[in-house]
Amino acid sequence: MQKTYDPQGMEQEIYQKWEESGAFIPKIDKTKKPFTISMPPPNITGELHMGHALTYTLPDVLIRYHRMKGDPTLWVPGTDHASIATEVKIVEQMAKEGLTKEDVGREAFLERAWKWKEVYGGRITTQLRRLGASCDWTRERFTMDEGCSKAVREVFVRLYEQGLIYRGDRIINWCPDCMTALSDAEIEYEEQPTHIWYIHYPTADGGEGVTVATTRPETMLGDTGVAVNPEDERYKHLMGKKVILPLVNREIPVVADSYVDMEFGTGAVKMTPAHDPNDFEIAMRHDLEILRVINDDGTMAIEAGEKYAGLSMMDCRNAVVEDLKQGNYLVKIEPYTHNVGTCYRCHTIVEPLISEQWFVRMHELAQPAIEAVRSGEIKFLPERFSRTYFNWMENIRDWCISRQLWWGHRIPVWYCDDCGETIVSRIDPTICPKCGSASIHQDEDVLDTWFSSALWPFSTLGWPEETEDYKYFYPTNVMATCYDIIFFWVARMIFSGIAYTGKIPFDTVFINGIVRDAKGQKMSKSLGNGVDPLNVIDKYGADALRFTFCMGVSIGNDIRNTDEKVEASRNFANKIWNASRFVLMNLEGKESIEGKQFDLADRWILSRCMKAVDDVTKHIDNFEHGLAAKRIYDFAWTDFCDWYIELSKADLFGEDEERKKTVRAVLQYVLETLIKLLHPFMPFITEKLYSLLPGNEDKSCMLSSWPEYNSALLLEEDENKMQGIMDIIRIVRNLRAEMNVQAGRKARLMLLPQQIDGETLKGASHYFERLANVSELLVLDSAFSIKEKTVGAVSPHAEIFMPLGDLVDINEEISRLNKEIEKMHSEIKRGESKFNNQGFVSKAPEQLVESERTKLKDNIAMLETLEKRIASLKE
RNA sequence: GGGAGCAUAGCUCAGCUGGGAGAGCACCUGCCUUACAAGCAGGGGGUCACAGGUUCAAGUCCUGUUGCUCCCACCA
Repeated sequence: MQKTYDPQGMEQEIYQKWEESGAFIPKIDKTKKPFTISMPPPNITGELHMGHALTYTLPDVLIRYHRMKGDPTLWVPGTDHASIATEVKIVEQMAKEGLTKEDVGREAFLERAWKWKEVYGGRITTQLRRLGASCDWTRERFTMDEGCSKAVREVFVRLYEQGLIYRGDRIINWCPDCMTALSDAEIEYEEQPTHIWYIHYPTADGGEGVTVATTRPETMLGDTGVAVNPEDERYKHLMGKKVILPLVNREIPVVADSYVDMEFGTGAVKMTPAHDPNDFEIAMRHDLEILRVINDDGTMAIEAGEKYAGLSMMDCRNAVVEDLKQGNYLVKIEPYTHNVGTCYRCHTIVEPLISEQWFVRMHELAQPAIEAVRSGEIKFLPERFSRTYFNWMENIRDWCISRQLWWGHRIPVWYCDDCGETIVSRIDPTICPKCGSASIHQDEDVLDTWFSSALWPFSTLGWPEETEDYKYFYPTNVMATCYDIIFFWVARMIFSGIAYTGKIPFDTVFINGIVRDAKGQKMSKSLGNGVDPLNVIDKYGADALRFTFCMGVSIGNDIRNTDEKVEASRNFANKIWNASRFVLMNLEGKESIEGKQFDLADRWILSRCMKAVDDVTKHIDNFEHGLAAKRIYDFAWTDFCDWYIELSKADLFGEDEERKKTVRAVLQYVLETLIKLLHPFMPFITEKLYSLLPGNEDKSCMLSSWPEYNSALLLEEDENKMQGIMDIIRIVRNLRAEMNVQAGRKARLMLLPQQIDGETLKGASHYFERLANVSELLVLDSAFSIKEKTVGAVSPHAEIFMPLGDLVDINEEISRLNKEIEKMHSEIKRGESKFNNQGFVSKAPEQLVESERTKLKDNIAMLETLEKRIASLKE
């Protein structure tokens, strides 16, 4: 074995072996309850980033844990076609060749897209393998594969038949760059500094008119009214009258609507129903004309007037403002900060406009989805995210699902060119079922990419077919994902699952945070602060990265990534590696702990080990990866390495063959247990080390069984005794350090038994010799028998004396003891204050009161001892 | 405007249902002690943001204040 752990040399090989052996494929056993997770499918647009690495590490821990527990465990992987995101990328790629979508046409474009999918979809799944994700690749799916497409089609037709999908002219968010409609969820608001313009609209009869305020003066060309609050005395005389729209000279009505806030601006709002959602609502109520003045590409339409048609919005704004100034209509301009909606993919400012699109009626679908979470059938972890969910679901608006894109699920709707019939069908029609015409054409649009993602937990298992997988593995158990897609994805999976399968798609939503950089900033392309997880894996190993993500995280919270953290995890891996190396070097074949005579240290570590098993199991059951990882780390490093391995050397390098055998058995047992506990977090190194243990040749840790909690090994009393011995060792080490005893120099130790009996202390002499550099241990009957100069200390377990010869400086020892006395005084004071408190004795739990009483008693006794020692030194 | 989170050692963060403040990194001292210097032993360092309250007992529960972060809404 190498002296230093080298992840590069083994990780990929191990993963390949797992995959080839079919280790990730669950064995369906109808007598057992399966454990299933569907993997959030990464987009085929890009590379694995740190967020992915976190999002996939956490569920892999759960998956590996359940697999070891013996549950038929399935993690379904796959990729997402990511309609708009991928299309943007392909358009960019084509632009480099000087081509546009229109140049190549739909068919050739889709061919390119499928090629893209092959390359980049494959790349990201390779990267997932590097991370160690133990998903079943034989069940890998793609949102646009045949089965998923079938599910999409089924859902669309079903919803249409139920009247829950409709087509209509509504105000939608339009990205002038991507040239498609977007759903509300796809808009990101950004605060931008701008101005607010006050424009005067005169009355037709030459009266004073009204002044409106706007952040978008160019939209005035599409104004079809002015709204004021019905209570507003200032404008009472204008209500129902008409004003003249400047530049256009159109007469537009003044309507009264309570939506208008009298306090804001001038209390009069210009109405541009075609380009503002609120104006649209008001226009509907007052029957205002709807006039679209902006084209799909963001330029001004001919309806804006010949002078402005074809101008970009900004150019038009400048022109309009200039013209208003000229005509004396511009009252004033004030600086203003405004939230503008941008496209979540390209961050172009979106244009609200009227357009004919397909929508899903959300209200009915949302109700059972809300109920499922409210009733606790589906749990959010952490719970607070259910509030976010309710807030969105309860205020949900109809979902615009059509996109003017090519890459995606084409809307399964045909129109008859002859009779105008709309045909929505599960199978492609060839003629119009109404008039028999063969002249029909399919809707040009594709569906929102989230439409297919919403079906992921069941479409990947075969739905709408009643497949074996679907029947056995659905509903799934856990949905592990980042909080940033609760709206996009989680909410939609929940209502979809309930609506189409009649079952909740999963019972637990396990939310993780995002990965930030060392400064706490979000990692992003524009900031250039992203870290490539593959680089980290190359440098430190996948185990180290995974462990860092687990250990450094509490449920739902963001995590800061730093090299130092990963390095610490790598060091831990190395520690495990070397501990194993030590154990392996000292083993002689497989040795079982059955029927062995344990001594105190053995019983201690076995007991500690059982507690670790118990705690780690509970923590994973509670999705507390952070606590579980920390627990393993502490047990492995402190209890096992720093103490037990060191203690074991006393026997391993000794003469007693029986003791050697026993210690070897214990070392092997504890190490194997530890390796198993660690496996879900650090799968590679544990797989390697497990196979090196005697008796495990060719066996897989991944497929081994989760450590069993054996309460017979839990020995509280022995644990405490050993802990006492360890305390004494620590005190001796501390004494030596404070007295500047040379590291290599051995010294004699004398112990006067207190709570630990003399026999036990004597039995531990080899531990004192080895760990406290003691040359000889003398257990005393009384302190009077000491004839030489010693330094000393007290503990509840035993009184400690060390004859250090020349090193003992009486004055120094006295001042040291005085410091101890000071400490003891404050301890006693703390204890006494508890008992001075009437309420404590009467109201605190009896057990606590009792232990405080004992502590106080011990402390008082130790104080006396210390004082006596000083007195005797002064003699 | 509504909602959420965070505030604990120089830094990054743990701290479960209230019962003597923890880890890693950094720092100081001493060690290549036959698993590991990616290591070992010892050590210093915190009025747990602030102010109230509940309680025998508050980092932990409640109320308020301040600061930072995020999400939703989108008053032109």
